Amino acid sequence: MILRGRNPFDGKPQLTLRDVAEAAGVSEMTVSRVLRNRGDVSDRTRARVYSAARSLGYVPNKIAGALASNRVNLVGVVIPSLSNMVFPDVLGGIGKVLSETPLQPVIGTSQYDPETEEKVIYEMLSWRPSGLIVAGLEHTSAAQAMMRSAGIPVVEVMDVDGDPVAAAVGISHIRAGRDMAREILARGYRKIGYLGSGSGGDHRAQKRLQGLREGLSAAGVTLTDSCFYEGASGFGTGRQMSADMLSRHPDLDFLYYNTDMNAAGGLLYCLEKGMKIPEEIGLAGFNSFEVLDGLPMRIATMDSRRTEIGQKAAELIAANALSDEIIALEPRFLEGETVRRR
Amino acid sequence: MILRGRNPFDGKPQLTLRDVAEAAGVSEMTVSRVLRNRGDVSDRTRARVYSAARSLGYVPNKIAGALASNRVNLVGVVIPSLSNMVFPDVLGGIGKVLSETPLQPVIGTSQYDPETEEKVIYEMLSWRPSGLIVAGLEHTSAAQAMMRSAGIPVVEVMDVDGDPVAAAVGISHIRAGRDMAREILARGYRKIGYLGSGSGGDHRAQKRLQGLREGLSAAGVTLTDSCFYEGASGFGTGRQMSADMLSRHPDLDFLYYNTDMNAAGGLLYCLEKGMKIPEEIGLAGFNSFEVLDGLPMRIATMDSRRTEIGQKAAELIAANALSDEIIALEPRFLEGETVRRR
DNA sequence: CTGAAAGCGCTAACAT
DNA sequence: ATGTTAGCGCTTTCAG
Repeated sequence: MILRGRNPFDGKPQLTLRDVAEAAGVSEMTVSRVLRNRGDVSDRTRARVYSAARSLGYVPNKIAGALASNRVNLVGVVIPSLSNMVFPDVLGGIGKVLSETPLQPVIGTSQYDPETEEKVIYEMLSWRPSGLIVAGLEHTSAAQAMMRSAGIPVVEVMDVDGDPVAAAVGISHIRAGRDMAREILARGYRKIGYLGSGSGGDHRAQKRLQGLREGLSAAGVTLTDSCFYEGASGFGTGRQMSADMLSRHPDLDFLYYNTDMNAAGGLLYCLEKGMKIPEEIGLAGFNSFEVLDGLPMRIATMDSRRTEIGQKAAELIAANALSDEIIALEPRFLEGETVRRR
Repeated sequence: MILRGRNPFDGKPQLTLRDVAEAAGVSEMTVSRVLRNRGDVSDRTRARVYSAARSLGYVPNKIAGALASNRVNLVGVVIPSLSNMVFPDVLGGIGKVLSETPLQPVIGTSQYDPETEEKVIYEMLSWRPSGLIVAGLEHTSAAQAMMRSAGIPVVEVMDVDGDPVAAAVGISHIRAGRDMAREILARGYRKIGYLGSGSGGDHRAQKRLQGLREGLSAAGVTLTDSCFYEGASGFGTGRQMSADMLSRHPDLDFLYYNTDMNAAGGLLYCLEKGMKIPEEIGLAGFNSFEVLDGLPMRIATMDSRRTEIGQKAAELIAANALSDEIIALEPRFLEGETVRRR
């Protein structure tokens, strides 16, 4: 007889349907039906099964269930990081929609590294999820191939400037940059500095910068200065960058930041230096973070609509359509108090 | 013949080991060995298998593998929320340690609701993970029973004031409150207000408040006022609470917040009102958030050691010991600039 | 309404 | 170094 080796770490042998079936005096099949609320089972049997399952402390084995049914109620979500508040917000939108379905999100992070992302996507797909949501449009070609041939709904989120593998939900960051240029110019600012992230990994910030440049040059204006940081955004980063840039170019009349977090640091710096905001100098950020309501001034920003992006993406997955729809939400300018009124 | 019903949403039939085996002209078992780097396989065979697998675009089915091997390299992590930056930091610590093992974290959120938490734990356990990390010590008794009988390493994190199901890694929040009381009193403040979260769900903040009260009363001092909010922490919340409390008690000389986020709002408010910090009024928060470096003053706070907590918890899981060790890290007071120097 | 049989895709154990 | 066999725990299908 073959003795199956058990994992040496296994505590007790796993409780199976069979155990519950014996305890309740019915077949495994009946137990399975009761526990999944499938098919007709008499109330009496149902009650017996429930009480047997409960008193044994039975927890079904989803692994086995998934293998047998070829159905896995998981949705893979691959994002760069959890430290950047942008992504938890997207996850919030996804979770809200999925919580009304049998689907469950499973999160993986790529640390802004394409190779890591490829691995994470591979791991996710090897669990045969019901759908996949991936942040951004830039991936290794192997990752794109996997996404394309996964045979499940795939949605790329955050960005629509590029070539999605399948469906995409996001905003155009190029357009966000252009719109910001228009708002800045319309308010009479002309000497503009950009403060953003240096890592080529932040494609979306790069696109906003590109849009900004395009928008300015359409009006014959050139970006006066730009400055890039490595590492995390934050008040300290924003403060430092602002100080550096203003010492290089004391004549700047506008600072555009890649994110509100940095903009907040810049705002505090400028206020401390006694600069007149928004007359002397204007400031704007990106994302619209609620935690920051309560700064001395409301920062002009653009709503990146992350919660809605998460929701729409989850809806596409829940609809189980292998669509290649591209849903472009409009970035929304929020005037705040750090720019002159038009 | 039996035609197995496939999920109507299935695209193509799944690619199996058998397909790769045929393409490479070897047995399924050999393919399995190559793909898992197990056992001895000749270089020639290995190469053939790899190229077959790659050219077909084969992605192994972990569901089947897990069922057959009774091994699932997942670690369930259950936290209240991702919006509170505390938890992403813990996840960072967990991820860092697990990335050096074959284990992968899977995140679930409870939304600060014990019933939801119970469900999430149940779902997690039904995937038969290799370990479980749960935030906090307060759970439904059903959840505790599941954790106890899961037969896998279970670690409760963040808090050590209570009765863990098995292992625990965290700080004593009661002690954090007491230590803060001592620091406040040692600096000569006597009229102290507490500003915190009202939701009974935030057990750890409650414990800090309790510790604060104990620490004060040991010195014969009573908390002058306390105030609680519902909803999210943030600058606006901190500002509002501070304004309310100071209008009720203009004679307060210290404000202790449940989190640095709120403390930051309070700091900005007090500065705007022209109050002298730290002479006239002192401020302290909790957690030590790096993003906030760059505020006009560094807020006095206490390091909640979340990254280390995540790391230690992950180490316990990785060691695969069914231990009931309680690891209490020390909360560390960080003086900042919003309290008088001793 | 209930049960019996087959098998999901993979890996452990036992050959060779 | 490679192949063969049995079976993981569940669900699907078909038969009462």
